[in-house]
Amino acid sequence: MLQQYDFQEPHLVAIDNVVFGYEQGQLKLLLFQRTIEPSKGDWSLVGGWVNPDESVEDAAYRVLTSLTGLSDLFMEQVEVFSKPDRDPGGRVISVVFYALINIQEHNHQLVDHYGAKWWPVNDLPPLIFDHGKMAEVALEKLRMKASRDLVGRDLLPAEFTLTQLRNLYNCIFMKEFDPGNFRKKILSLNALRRLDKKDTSESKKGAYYYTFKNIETDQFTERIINF
Amino acid sequence: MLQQYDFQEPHLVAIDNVVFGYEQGQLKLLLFQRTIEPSKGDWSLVGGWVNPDESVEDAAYRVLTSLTGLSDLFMEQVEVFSKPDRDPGGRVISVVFYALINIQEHNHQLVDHYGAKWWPVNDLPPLIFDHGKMAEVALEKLRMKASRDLVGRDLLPAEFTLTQLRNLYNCIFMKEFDPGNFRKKILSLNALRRLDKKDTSESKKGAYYYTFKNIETDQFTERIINF
DNA sequence: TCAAAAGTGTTTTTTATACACCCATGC
DNA sequence: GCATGGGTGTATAAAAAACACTTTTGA
Repeated sequence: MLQQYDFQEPHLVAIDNVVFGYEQGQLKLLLFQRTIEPSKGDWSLVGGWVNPDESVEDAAYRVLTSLTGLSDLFMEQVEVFSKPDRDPGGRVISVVFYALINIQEHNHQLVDHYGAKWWPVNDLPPLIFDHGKMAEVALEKLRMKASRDLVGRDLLPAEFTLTQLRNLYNCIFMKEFDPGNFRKKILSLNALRRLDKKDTSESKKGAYYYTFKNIETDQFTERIINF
Repeated sequence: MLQQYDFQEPHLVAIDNVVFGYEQGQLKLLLFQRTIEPSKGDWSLVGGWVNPDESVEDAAYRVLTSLTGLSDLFMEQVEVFSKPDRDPGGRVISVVFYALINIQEHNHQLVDHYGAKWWPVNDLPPLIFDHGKMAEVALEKLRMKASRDLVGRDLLPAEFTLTQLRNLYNCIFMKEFDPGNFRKKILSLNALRRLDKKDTSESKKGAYYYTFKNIETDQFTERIINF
């Protein structure tokens, strides 16, 4: 079926990144404000073009590392958005990715320089084109991921408390997990190491800090969260 | 970020369909044999180009309906494959879909005319390019789907037995489900209607035929199969 | 009559959920 | 001393898994 390469109409192909971060107990998205019409003032995801010599993964990674100054980002493909009229500026096929990044560790100057801003996922501004839908589908995908693997390594500081991790999961699934049951479930996965330090900023008693074990134990075959 | 549309290098964009069918108790894939070098004799998925005025979904649907003579196909996006060197014939970005079709109902003459053939998923011939990986990922996606919704409406005949449905699930998950437990689980979903007819071809006693209820009860919020 | 699939029921195990209760400590 | 989040334990409910057993009938 795939013949006559030369006579085919080529397409503009872009990537859009749904960039998740976690800050002040909130799950957030990194957005850019549009400075030109149409949709001036509306916000957009972190996008870019796909070059001829790179895969869409490469493109998504390139765009995001150059923006945040981070390497070793966790990214995953979400879906292709390709309605012919989705972008008023022309026919552009966009491959959407989501990324999990540590807000504390990324390059704030760089992000500020581009006029980007972090927005709480449950209080997003109007987004251009189909970017709202993209963010929605990406969050669904993140839920899938978090229900099978323990996410947090890329979102939380290296040392975190179980309450912080639970709050992250609360945000992702938009529900309150029972503190005792969550603790039992997570610790039973044997993927965290308890440190001999305590965080006393959130409670009088203080909560133990944990880290992810170095081994790739965040890949589980069984489900960890039902939803 | 998405500026200067005019100066961007466009890409050839194709779709590839991983077409699942179910026949003689086996989960099968519809494949084409390549008649030209390179990789002559190897088999490929059902692919096609994306036209300027259509979405990738439209393209995938168009290619598959024109091949099988069927409409109302169930299709779902799998993933984009875009390594620059994935296709020796040139730089082609391919969006993969999987489809579930009823082998009995499709147009055999049409499929035969194109030299297509159904292959058991666990005994596939060598596939061209990255099509083997595509099939693999598509099966994973189908498992995801089948673990949340009751698949079978598009794969089985309109009237089927619970043993047939169980065997389909056995094929998809490549494990043996317990007959009693599977029956209980499926019937508890309340998505099937038992007919007053029996299929006596597979057993002496005969098994009741079932149909899917007309209402869209094959969308469940909870999980039906754990894996 | 007996092998084999269909169908039902029961037991056991596992997992999830709800929630009681003690701990530590800054205020 | 008490309110607050941290942490542990327990009782209950629900779900999954294992499996016993009965039915039916063609060969």
